[in-house]
Amino acid sequence: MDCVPDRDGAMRMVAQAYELIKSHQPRLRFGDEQQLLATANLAQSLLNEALRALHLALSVMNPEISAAGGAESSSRSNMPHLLSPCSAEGNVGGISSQQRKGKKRRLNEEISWVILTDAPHEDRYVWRKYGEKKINGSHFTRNYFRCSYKYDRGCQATKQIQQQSSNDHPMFQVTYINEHTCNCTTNANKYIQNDLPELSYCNTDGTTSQMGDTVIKQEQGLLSPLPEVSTVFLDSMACQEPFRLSHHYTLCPNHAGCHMTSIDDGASNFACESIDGYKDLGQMVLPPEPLEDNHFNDADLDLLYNSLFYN
DNA sequence: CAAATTTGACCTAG
DNA sequence: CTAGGTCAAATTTG
Repeated sequence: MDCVPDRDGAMRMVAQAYELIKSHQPRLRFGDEQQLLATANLAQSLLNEALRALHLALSVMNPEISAAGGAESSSRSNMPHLLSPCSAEGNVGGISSQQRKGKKRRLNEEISWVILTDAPHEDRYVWRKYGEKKINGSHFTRNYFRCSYKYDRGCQATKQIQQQSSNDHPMFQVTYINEHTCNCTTNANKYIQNDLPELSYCNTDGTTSQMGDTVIKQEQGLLSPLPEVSTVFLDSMACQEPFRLSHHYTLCPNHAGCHMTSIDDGASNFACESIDGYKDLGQMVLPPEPLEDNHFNDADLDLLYNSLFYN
């Protein structure tokens, strides 16, 4: 099933990538080692956004690019997509039925997205483990987490972590289901690379833990697959509303430009092939609020932007 | 002792 | 019937 982008969607995507890069470019600084890593991550994220936006724009301008799929885009739909931070209707399905014990697995319509990461515990929310399951076809168990504020604040966000490999650098598939409605994010989402030393987790008791903690008792973290800058690859069946998260997406922050060959399939068929030579750079860097100044020499981007919007 | 985790049972879509 | 998502009692941890 091909995902043919519409013009409005492409325009908005380009605009969003444009604004994103424009606003965060000043943060691309190369100071100490920590700053360098953070900057590399941010740069990678921004580059991904730009590439995806441009690809989409090109697809609209020349539908053959999209239709053919092309060698470089593989046989699968790797049409990129932005996750929206504003899909508030995360709670699909009533809570009443969910109160029942052993509620059946989520519905297809539920909001979910998947990331492949080597740091599955690192996002900006506080999680409580509620289950573990041996999954058919996988050597590893799947762990189930819910938001720690599920009962306090009725937050329906959950996530599943499944290890994908057992080598020296194990990767984990993390599936996020439903968006947080608890407003329980830590300071981390305000984090910029300059603040690295101050990164901390926000524990349930209000205390904080430094980033260096090796043993993570809870699923606490600082770096999220933030929709605004995440490397998100759209599932081929989910191309409807460009800036809306309403189906299964694939988010792959640690593999710039990788192709997902399967989505949310219970991990057994999940694959990610890097096409750009990037190695895992660890976690993504969340951009803070936009800065006012802009150091971009962005004539080319302006040109593209204007041509898309004002022609 | 409260909070978090573990784990077997329960539930239900396919 | 099976697989997988969730519950909740038991256990562990801090």
